[in-house]
Amino acid sequence: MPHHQRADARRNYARILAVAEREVAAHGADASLERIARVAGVGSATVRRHFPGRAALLEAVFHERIESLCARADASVDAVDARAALLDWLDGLTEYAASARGMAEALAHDRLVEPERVSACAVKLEEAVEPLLRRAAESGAVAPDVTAADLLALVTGIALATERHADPAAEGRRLLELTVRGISPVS
Amino acid sequence: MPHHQRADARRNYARILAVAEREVAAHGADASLERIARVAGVGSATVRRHFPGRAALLEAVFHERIESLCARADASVDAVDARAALLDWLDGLTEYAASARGMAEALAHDRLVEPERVSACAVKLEEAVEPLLRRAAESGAVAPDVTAADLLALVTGIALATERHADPAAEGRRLLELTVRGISPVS
DNA sequence: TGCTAAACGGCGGGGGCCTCCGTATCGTAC
DNA sequence: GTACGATACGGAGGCCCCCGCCGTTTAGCA
Repeated sequence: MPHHQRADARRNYARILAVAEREVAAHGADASLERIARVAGVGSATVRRHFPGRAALLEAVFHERIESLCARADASVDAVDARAALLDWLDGLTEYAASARGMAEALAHDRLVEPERVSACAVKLEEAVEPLLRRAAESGAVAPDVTAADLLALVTGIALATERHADPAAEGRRLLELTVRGISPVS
Repeated sequence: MPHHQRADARRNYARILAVAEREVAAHGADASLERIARVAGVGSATVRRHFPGRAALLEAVFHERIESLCARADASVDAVDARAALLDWLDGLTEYAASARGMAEALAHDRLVEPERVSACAVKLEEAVEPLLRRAAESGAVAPDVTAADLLALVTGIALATERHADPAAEGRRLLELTVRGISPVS
């Protein structure tokens, strides 16, 4: 009794994921699952079988990039300049979120509707920044009451607000910089 | 030849708008136009006749509140403390955006896809903050390169990122405060 | 009261999401 | 090589939504 995944299933999974990446890049987070199925040459039920719910699909689509961002965070956790490390990472996240249509929605969605899922992108990212944030806070560069969730929320918000902008990356960078230094930082 | 709006049209307009307010409050910016029509007891074509496109409906729904916010801005343009006036207004906007489901999406939408429309909510709000911002900048409380569009974008982003949060208003306030004082304000 | 233009709303097309279920295919055991 | 069981597939149908068309009703003026 084979309890392994069948070969054709794996093939279809890969095909669907590949198509989904293109499709999400082109049409954002609300790309048509139906269309993805058609382009991939499978029935719509098969898409749903492999990815139960749009969130699951998006999660898979962004998975590699998310991992890469987490790895970057891990790598710079011992940097000499804790503040620079944190800001660099936030910059990277913002840039990626701006370049990858749909990711911001995906993050916002699972941050807010299912914050318990361990595999959720947002949770992973939060856990990844957390050490950077803590070190920055210890060095006094960041106020102690700022949480990782706050940072994720702010970046997500910036990405959402700039998503359909002419040049999302530039605008995102600009707004992030503004957020970092503060609109009106005098106490 | 009567080129005035007919009485029944005006009645229907009002009915639809009233229903739309409830419906948007309950289901957010992507409330079903079809459903609104059904509840209002009119054909779906009538809804679309009065409000061509979802954006138009949302605009109408939020119109009064937007006006009220603009009025508040006008009223405090001569306040002694320019910084406090600006921040107060931003606070008010954030609070309202958090309390009114759908408004953030609406703002983000017409800020980004049709920034030319004069009647668009976002444009009005931008024009309303502009004087407050200028005065705050002159007083040195805000860096001179900050634009009204930046502020709108940030608040919109915060609202979007907190919209489905458990307590959007509290979270929004928190994030706004963080944005005002800066994540890491050291130069 | 009659007439015209304005407004209405039902209807059908197109599309998306979801579920069910009969069928094809894979992998294995013989 | 074949036969069998589990696994995966995909088409069909239901439901909802958005949109545009167009025949019909109705308000408002003469």
